[in-house]
Amino acid sequence: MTAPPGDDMLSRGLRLLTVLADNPPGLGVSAAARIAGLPVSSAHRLLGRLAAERFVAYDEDTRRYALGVRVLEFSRGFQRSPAGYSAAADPLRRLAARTGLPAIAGILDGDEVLLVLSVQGSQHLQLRSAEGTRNPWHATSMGRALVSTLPAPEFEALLAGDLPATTSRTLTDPGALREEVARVQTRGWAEVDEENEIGVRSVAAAVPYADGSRRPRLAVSLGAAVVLTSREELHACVPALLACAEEIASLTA
Amino acid sequence: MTAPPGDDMLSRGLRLLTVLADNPPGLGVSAAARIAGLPVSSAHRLLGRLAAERFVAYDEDTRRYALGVRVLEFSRGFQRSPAGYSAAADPLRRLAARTGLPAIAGILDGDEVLLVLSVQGSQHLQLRSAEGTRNPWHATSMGRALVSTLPAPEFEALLAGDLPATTSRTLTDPGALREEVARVQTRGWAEVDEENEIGVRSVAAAVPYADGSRRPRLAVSLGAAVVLTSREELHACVPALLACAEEIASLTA
DNA sequence: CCCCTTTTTTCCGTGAGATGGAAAGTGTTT
DNA sequence: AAACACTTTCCATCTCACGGAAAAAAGGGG
Repeated sequence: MTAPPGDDMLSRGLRLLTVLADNPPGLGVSAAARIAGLPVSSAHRLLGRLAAERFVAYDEDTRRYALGVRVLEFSRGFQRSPAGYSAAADPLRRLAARTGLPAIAGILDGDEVLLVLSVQGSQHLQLRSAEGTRNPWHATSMGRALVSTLPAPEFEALLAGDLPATTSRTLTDPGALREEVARVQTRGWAEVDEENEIGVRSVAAAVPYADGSRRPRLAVSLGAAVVLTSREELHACVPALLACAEEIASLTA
Repeated sequence: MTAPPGDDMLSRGLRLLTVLADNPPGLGVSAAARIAGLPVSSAHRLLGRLAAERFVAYDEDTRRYALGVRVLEFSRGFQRSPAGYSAAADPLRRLAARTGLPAIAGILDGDEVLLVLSVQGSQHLQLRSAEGTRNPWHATSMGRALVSTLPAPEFEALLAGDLPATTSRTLTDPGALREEVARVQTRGWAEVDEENEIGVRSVAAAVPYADGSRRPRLAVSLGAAVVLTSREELHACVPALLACAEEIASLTA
């Protein structure tokens, strides 16, 4: 009777995987079904198949499901996919070593910035920035650096979209954002000060690709804890940041 | 007519994803179908759905498929799944900083060692060791450290299995391996010298968990290029390695 | 200890939709 | 131009996914 309209077995299975990915530890069948919006019996069947192929791990004692080891195969494959974000890994590592700050790289995915590479700095401060993390474009320095390279209509579309405030300092006014991005465009790098996360400031630059490159545009960023690094100190790292972006561009040419 | 026996839409879709993960850059429909062992029209349909949900990326111009950004969600979720391999990240980072060598952590998955965490050393040498990589247990130090903690029957089953030689120096004789693992058991750490990859030697130790812990057992390892680090120098790092393993055990207790 | 609730697991009749061969469309090579 | 390889669309067949329901199992009080 009730049908799956544009919602087949494959989508449902993948939906369950994302549910398991987003909800910390181990979920039971019914909990997973509830969150994924599926009938319990369907979720049970799907989870069983996923477990048989070890994309999910099933704990027989607790009867809970979690992501399985095989999902790692995917992320490994992803790193070397579009001409390799891996090419950016070495320059990024050098940048982190030179500045002592955590360095990350990300791409624009819809209206979010997706973190695709991350290397921790030498300071004991560890920012929680795992690969796969998403943040709204307008609250991050990478996001602003990336949108500053976008054609006007696409940029305006983003401005017209949802602009949630993640902290009390987040810029959410379209006009102010437009101005800020214009500044980024002329200056060549972007900055954010506790607008995405209290206690964290960062600078970022987009990697300049040769014209016509249809490769998803990458941005590199340096982060710092406000208590350890002043704006001036962070700004002093900008030349190194830009050099890193240039280096990546030359490698992936 | 021809039916999918135990091979449903979900398995096929995931198979395509792994095919895309394992075969470097961009695959066309027919290439992917060939490798995955699917009819072209089925592969076409499945890839289309995967692309619609952005688990695969489709390049309209080249008509090639690659893994999409959403697969990163999975690996991110995996890191914090079984009580968190992420807890091991900090000790591992310290180990790498202290020794200047790349430090990695892995688990035993079937007869392979799966690399789940990796931090690069400070030397400019970069071992190619990405998370998600698999290696045969008997050719790696982590593998030997891990099997040394296994109950005898499970260990014997592994010994009876396939023992491929990945280099000319790989130990493949079951008797010799049994002896070697016995040595690992008494000594508390394992060693491998160009048996998995020419030019690389490594030491490893299993993380000692409290008895009864059903958590997949983790091993930590230090790798080095033979041209840069002698066996003696690497052995000198073993105390730090063992301390790191202890630290992880205490954190995840 | 038993009853009650919640969750997990099994079962099965129905029909939506997955399937794959074939043909059309597209671009590249000989 | 023709031959080839690949991508994309189409469609008639019949499989296998679907989910409600019931059974089984696991907790949770009192």
